[in-house]
Amino acid sequence: MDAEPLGVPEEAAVGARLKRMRQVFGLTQRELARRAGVTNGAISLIEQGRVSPSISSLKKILDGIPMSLAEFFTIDLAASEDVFFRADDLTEIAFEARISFRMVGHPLKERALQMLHETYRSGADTGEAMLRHDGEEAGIVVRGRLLVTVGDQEQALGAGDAYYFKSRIPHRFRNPFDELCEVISANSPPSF
Amino acid sequence: MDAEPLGVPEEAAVGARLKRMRQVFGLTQRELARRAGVTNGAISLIEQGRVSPSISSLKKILDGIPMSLAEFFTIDLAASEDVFFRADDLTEIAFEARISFRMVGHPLKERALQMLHETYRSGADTGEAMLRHDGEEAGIVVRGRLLVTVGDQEQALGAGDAYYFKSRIPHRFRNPFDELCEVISANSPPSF
DNA sequence: AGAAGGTGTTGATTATTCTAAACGGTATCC
DNA sequence: GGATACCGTTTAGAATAATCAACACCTTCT
Repeated sequence: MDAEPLGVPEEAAVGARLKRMRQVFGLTQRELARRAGVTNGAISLIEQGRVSPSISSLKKILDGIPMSLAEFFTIDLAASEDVFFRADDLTEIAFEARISFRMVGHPLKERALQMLHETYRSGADTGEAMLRHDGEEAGIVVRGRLLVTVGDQEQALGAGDAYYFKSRIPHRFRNPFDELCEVISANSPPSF
Repeated sequence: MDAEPLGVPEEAAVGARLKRMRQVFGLTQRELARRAGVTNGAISLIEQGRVSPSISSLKKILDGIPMSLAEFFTIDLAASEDVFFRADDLTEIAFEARISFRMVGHPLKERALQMLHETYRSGADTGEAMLRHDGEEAGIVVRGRLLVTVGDQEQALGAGDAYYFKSRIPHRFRNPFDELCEVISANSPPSF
C-alpha cells in the first residue's frame, strides 16, 4: 500500500535477520549473491527492508549460506547474545585461597558447556582427595606450569599444553612450581 | 524462469504446507483470505504452487490462521500423522487377567504423554504393593465404579468422576464392585 | 596521488506476484 | 427445477520484487 513500509515489522525483521545470518557466516552481499545465484542488489534491498522477498528467492539466498527456511525463522538471535565476556565479568567461583576459578557465561543459565578461567598460585592444589564427577573436561595451559594427575597418569604441562579426559576418572591439579599458572578449561555437562 | 515450476520442490512444499495448515484449522480459502486481508485467489495460486508468495504476504496469510512463520516452517506434518486410533488398534498391555490396559498411540514412538484405555473386571486389583513411578497421571471413569487409593486418601469413583495426582505418591486401583469398570487415563512422561 | 579492487546502494527495465472480477462445480433450500 | 450460497479456480491488469548497470565510498597497493 504505502511506498514506505514503516509499519511493517516483519519485513525489516527478515532483512535484519538475513543480514545477521550473512554476517555470522562471514559473507559479503556480493559473495552470498554469487553463491545463491541472485544479484547483490536484491540482497541489499531485502536487507534494507525495502522489499519482501518471495519464499523462492529467500530460499535461494539461504541455500547459498547454507541454511534452511526453518532454521532461518527459528534461530533465536537473542540467544546468541552475550557472546563476549570481559575478564572482569567472569563469575568467580570460590575454591581455595590459592586457586581462582572464573566462569565464562551466566551462572544461572542452562548450558551444555561450562568454561573456566583458572588461576593456580604457587602451591595451589585441588586436594589429595581426587576430583570425580560426570561429563568430560578439557583445558589448555596459558601461562606457567601445572601438574595434572588423571588416573594413574601424571604430567607437568606448560603453556600451550592441554588435557582431555572423562571426569569420572579421578583427577587432580597442582601447582608445585614457583610461578603463577593460568589454565582455560571446559567441562560438559556443567558440574559446578 | 519456466512457466511451470515443476522442478522446484519448495514452492509446492509451501503451497501444500499452507493448504494442510488451513485445513487443520478448518478454514476455507475464502474464510482465511477474509481474515488475512488478502484475496482468495492469491491463496489458491499459492496452494497450487503456481506462485511463490512474498514473506510479507505469507505472513499476512498466516496471521489469519493464526500461526507464526517459524511455526509454519518448523511444524512437522508427518509427526501429526496417525492422529486417530480405532479401538481395535490400541496396543494391549498385559497386566493381570482381570485388568486390560490398551494404549493410545504407537508403543515405540517417543512421546511426552501416554493415554490408556483401562478395563477393570469385577475383583480386579493393581496389587497391594502400591504403584509408584515418575510423572503425573490423571483419569476419568467412563463406566462402572472404581476404588482409587492415592496416599492416605481413598475414594470410589463413578462414571464421570476423575483423579489427578503425582505418580510418586503410592497409588492403587481396585474394582470390588460387581460391574465392569472402564477408565481413560493419561500419564506424563510415559512410564510403561 | 592515482589506480585497482573491494564494499553496499541506487535508478530503469524486466519479471513476478497480487488483486479484482469473473467462471464452473456442488450442495441446500423452497 | 431454479435460486441461493458456498467452494476452488482462472484471467487481465495493477502492484511489487529482481535484474542489470552504474554510482559513491572505502582500503590497499605502487
